[in-house]
Amino acid sequence: MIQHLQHCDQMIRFLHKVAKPFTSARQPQIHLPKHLKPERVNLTLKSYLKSDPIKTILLFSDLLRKKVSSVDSYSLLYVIKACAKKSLATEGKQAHTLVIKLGYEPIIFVQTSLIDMYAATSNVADVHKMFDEIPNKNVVCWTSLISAYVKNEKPYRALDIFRQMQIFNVEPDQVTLTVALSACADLGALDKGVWIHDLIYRKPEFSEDLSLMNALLNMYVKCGDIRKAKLLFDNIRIKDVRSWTSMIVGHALHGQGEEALRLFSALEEKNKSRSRKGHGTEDQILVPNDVMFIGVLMACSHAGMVEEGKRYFRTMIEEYGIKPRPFHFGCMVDLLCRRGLLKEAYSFILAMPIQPNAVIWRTLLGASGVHGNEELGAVARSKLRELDASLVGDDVTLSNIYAAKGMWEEKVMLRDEITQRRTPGCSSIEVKKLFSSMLVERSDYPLD
DNA sequence: TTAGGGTTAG
Repeated sequence: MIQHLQHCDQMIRFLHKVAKPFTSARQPQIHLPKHLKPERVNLTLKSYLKSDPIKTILLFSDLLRKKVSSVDSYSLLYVIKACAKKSLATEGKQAHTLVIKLGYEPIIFVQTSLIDMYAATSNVADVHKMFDEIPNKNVVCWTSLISAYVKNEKPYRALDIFRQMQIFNVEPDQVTLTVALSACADLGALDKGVWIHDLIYRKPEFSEDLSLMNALLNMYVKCGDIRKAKLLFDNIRIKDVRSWTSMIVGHALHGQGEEALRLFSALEEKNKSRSRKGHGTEDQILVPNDVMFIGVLMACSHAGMVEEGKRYFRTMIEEYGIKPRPFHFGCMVDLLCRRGLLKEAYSFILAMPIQPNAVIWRTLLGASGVHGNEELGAVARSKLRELDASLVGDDVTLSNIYAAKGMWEEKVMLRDEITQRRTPGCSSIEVKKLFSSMLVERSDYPLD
């Protein structure tokens, strides 16, 4: 029934053209040095950590097998960091066991790295165990713990730890505030974010920290204060790609798509003039990256600019050599769906060089509801069931599409099916504790 | 030589 959708649109042809190099990438062979001078061991482990963390781990186990005596706490530290970078839970645990065996446990650098490793492998229980075992916790230990909760999508807990840290009279530094602002952004906790902004304001040297300024900018964007965000953005003297990205995303999220694209063009213009003039340290070319293009595509999507979106998608690949990720494909599907171009969106999904994920199918399902296309709605829902049969929410969406179209027989059949499959639900209410305007339904929010 | 940081479709 949907053969007629397989029309050869220009965009689809483009996707077919670019798909090949993305799907045929081959893994390079890993070569390790056969002999290493003892004084080169840690230097080599450290350099691999930057270029290919897996090689750090492989070289380390090779050294252990050969019983190389120059392996020490520094070597293990690099291995722990490599495990964190690649989210390797088993290897991380093995490294921790070696730390205990070799007696490196009291070293605070090793302890904080272990916190970070457990955070990166989503093992929050062991994060806290590690933290509790440190006798003299400094600001880095506290920040690692806060960061662990932010990384594991528990921003409320992160802010709670941030508060506890101050009760224990540990002074937060720039890194702590950066992480705490990230938690505020995730929660939409503007009042707490403004409070942190005040702390930054009182320490002029903090305003020189670009990571911190970017975190502050992102907090204002996510908490909906776009005016403050723009004011801050204009006041950041030397911006980087992340500053520009946050601001572009900010405009896009607040229905100011054209402003977002104007900002992107301004960056491209600045880059052109910088390359003409030559550039010093303060005037570097800021090459747009994959995340910035997500902001640009979001802006097109929110402003309904389909042709511009397609053009930017091509520019990203052809001019900037960026390989599109699921996020980019998702933005393109969203762009087409919002304008009601459902058939084109479906053809686009089928032509994608990667497997469409649940978000992409759900975008099509949602748009099918908005634009009353029960046929594509049913296709999207069946794809979603293939991905996760336990969820009934998508069936409810489709049943509502049937109801809106007056297709009562189909609706009743689907509802009966849902009743047989569904598991009991539960709901919760929140009693405000920390924020006066917090509208959250979060797993880390205390229910006691 | 050693620890903790910011941008990402619905």
